[in-house]
Amino acid sequence: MKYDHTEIELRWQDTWDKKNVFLAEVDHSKPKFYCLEMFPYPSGNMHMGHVRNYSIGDAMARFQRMMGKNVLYPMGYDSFGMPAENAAKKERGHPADVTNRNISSIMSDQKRMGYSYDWGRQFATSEVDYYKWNQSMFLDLYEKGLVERRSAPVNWCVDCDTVLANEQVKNNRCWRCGLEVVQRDMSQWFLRMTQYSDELLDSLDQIGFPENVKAMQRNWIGRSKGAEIRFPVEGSNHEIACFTTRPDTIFGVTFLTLSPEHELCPILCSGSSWEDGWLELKDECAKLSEFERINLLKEKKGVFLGRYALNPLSGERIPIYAGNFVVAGYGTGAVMAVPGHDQRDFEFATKYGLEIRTVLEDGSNSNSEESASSAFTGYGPMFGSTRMELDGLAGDEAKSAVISLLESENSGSGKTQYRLRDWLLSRQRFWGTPIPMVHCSSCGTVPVPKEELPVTLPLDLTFSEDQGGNPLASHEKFCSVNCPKCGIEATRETDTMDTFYDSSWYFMRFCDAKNSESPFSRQAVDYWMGDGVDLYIGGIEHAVMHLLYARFFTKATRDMGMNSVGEPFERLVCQGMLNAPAPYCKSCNAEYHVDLDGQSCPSCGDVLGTRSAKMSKSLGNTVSPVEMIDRYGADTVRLFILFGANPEAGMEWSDTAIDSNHRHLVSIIDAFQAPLSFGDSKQNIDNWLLAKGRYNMIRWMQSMENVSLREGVMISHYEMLSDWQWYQRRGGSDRNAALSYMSIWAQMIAPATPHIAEELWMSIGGKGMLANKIAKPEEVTQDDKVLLATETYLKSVIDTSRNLLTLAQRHSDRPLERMVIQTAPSWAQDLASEAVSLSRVGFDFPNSGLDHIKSHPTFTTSEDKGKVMQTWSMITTGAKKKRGKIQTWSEDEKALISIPEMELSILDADRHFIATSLGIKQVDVYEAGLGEDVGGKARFAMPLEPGIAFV
RNA sequence: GCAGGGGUACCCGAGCGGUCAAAGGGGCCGGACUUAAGCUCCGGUGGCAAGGCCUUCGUGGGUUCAAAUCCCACCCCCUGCACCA
Repeated sequence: MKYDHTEIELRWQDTWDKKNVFLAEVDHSKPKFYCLEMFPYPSGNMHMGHVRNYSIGDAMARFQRMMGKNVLYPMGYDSFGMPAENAAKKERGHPADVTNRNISSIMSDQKRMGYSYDWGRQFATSEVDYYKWNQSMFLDLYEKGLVERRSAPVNWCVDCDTVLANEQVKNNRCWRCGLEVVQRDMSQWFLRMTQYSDELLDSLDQIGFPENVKAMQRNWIGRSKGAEIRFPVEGSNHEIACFTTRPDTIFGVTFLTLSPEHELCPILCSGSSWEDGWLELKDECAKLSEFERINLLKEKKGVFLGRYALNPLSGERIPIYAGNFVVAGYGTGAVMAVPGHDQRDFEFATKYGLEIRTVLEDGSNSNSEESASSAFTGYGPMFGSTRMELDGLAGDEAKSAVISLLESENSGSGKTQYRLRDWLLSRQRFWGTPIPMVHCSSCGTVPVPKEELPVTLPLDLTFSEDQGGNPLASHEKFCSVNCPKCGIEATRETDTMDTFYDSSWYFMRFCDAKNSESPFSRQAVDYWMGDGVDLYIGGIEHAVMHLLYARFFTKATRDMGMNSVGEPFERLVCQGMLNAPAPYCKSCNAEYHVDLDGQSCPSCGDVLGTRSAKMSKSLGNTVSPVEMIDRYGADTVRLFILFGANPEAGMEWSDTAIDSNHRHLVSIIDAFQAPLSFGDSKQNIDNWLLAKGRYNMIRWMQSMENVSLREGVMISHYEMLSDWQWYQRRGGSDRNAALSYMSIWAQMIAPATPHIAEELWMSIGGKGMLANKIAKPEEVTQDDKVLLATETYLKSVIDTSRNLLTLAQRHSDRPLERMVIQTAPSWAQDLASEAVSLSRVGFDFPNSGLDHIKSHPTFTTSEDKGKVMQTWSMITTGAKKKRGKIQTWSEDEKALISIPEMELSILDADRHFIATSLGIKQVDVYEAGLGEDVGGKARFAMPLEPGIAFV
């Protein structure tokens, strides 16, 4: 068969499409499987990262379909967002046009890969039919009290001209453009995600996310339990509230530290000689955020504010400081400093000569040198407190005792603090969902009534690069509206929604994509997402943002009665990085663009080497999927991706490997041609072939089920071929057996390389299409096990012999021509077989084995009692460092041993094959003791390990 | 600093108490096929005096009759968070 991959692939894609084989319908008679990939932002062409993501998903979707599941496998586009807006500015067009162009490009690339999506459910989030539901659910959330408009200091990116959510700020920089963010006080829309902090954190334990993703989310939510303690300020009515996780160290407080931005700072020091110092510190901190804050903040700095507070439990008078290391936005922005038991406070106290007091016993016996340079931050019994009843308490017990004491004296309380903030939803950008609100001078902010939805983005706009701000704000027709409440002239809200809102529920829309009455029907979502999306595949970069928002949204809609799903994603697989070589300078530890390949380092002048680095435009080490599809076909690209590495592992692009994968596919095609010329010639090896096929398929199914795709593909595309080659080498040539093997094989290669699988399936006369065929799980019988063990045994005898032959040949001055194989004597075989039976009933060989053999007829009647005893112990308990054979034989080998004379008959039947494999003229096989003991090799003869001699 | 994941033969990578000198792939070497190269097939790929012995799974200790695998300490790499009280 000529392998014209383009012709074959396009033909099958067309057939699948015409027969609608991938359309999904609710069907309660089958178990469902929802396979989902993180839908792409349509930035242009499909890149290799997409190909990897979708090849994994498609293999799983196809596999689960074959396993008889009702599979939902949809695709759509996350098409709102800034890049389209920026591109529109460049070409003086409209983002809608840019977006539509990109969507059709990426969609056609996806179709060319042959992914089995239900295209009937496809949508893009920038379509009115989608985003009107964004608005409708926003109003529902508003109704439910989960939407809030409030003025707060927010992160502003000057370059992107918009506010950012907390999750979108990394290292104080904008996640998109990398520019340092600034704080601004603005009135903004928030979703009250913090209402769900505890559930978002606690239910992480129940879901199948990778550990690192769970860790990142836990870290992000950042729940810490402790207490809020109020310290009265001496000589004033003010109190300073401090959050601490260590109330048990309250008697070690020797000062308080406020963040320089803390509202009490000016109150405490204004007009005093300390005011200038505070102002200076505050200015310095504000300036610092404009450049490398992280590096410069290593040094702790603080100023005394000139006032004292009182320890609420001891009444002790303690100084109040402002310190640059106290974060205004966390807790109360004020810290009770315990230098004896907190490293940061220790450093601060050391620098400013403040008292360092120990109030917990350090049981670890650390030496005095260590304690001079660090605080003891562990737990230990309290001592020296002014409240005797607390002394001696440690850990949680101490914490709760202090908390109840504070509560009873009304100077503090137990408190749980979270790092998670509410989701800042509004963006000052055009290309997003308009927030359906109206600002009225007399009614305030008023929601747009549902029946007036959608609030549509105007299309009669052009964009240009010299334009700043949000063009919506200057679009008069859009802005002018009458107040829905009182009817007077009002203005529309011009902020749009964060695009992460769009992707927070798209997976529910996929369940019911054409619904025109509501975002989705409860029945459809409950059916497809009853226990979550069964498999969700995407990049680790969404570990916090998207995955947290989507979990929140699912819980919020559940509580609004829209579904009964608690967690959206039951199992998450994050595919690894796709790497390719890039020029690399070892001494500078820097990677460079491939243009510098073979040249010297631009900064130090050393000769550049290469190193594997993430495929990226900036390094230029990307590979174009379309080019590869043209050259090798979609099937080869898919095989390369799946065989190259397991989904979670990083993988390396390799030109030689994809080439070799392509040749491998050609070998499989060639293998399928062979049976066509076969006739009827039934032999023993045919049964082996069928048994091996069944055995492989079962292992394959297990691997695929676990999403161990590399392992699965190794079995379906590699082991199946080598087993086929072994069959032919062993002289197999039966048409029926071969076709039966091929029919299993074609099914196994279908999930990874579906086009060629269909073609091969058709070529062997298979009925219907593999795309909707249900694979029948096969059983491996006891007979199969013996057949499998037979060939393994034969292979091992040949391998050992080959090794022995080279050694023997070394000591011989003429070519060795004859091989003599002596199998273990029948009494030894019998003992082995008996030992196998005994081991199955848990016989105690170390203790009772000796008695057993001493009274055994084989031993009592034997001429050579020593030999019998030695054999028995080698079988049962082992000798020297080796364990008894009984413990090392596999189940298959045990099955083989239990059949009398089996070894002899296997070897005897295949004398000719052994001879050819070794290049020997003659092979003689007999039982040790029943023929001449050639070379004295009879003594090596053990069950499954015959004595072998060459002459 | 904290958290998560890693370090296995020339390279990639499986194994996670004994069946392990360690699957599979790539590369390399040899043989067969071929006029030849390529393709394909077969074999080899830690060392040696070879049915065995010795050395090896980041480094050093330990547990065990037995350790790549379990425990402890250390070193290195990746990823994320980071003065979070």
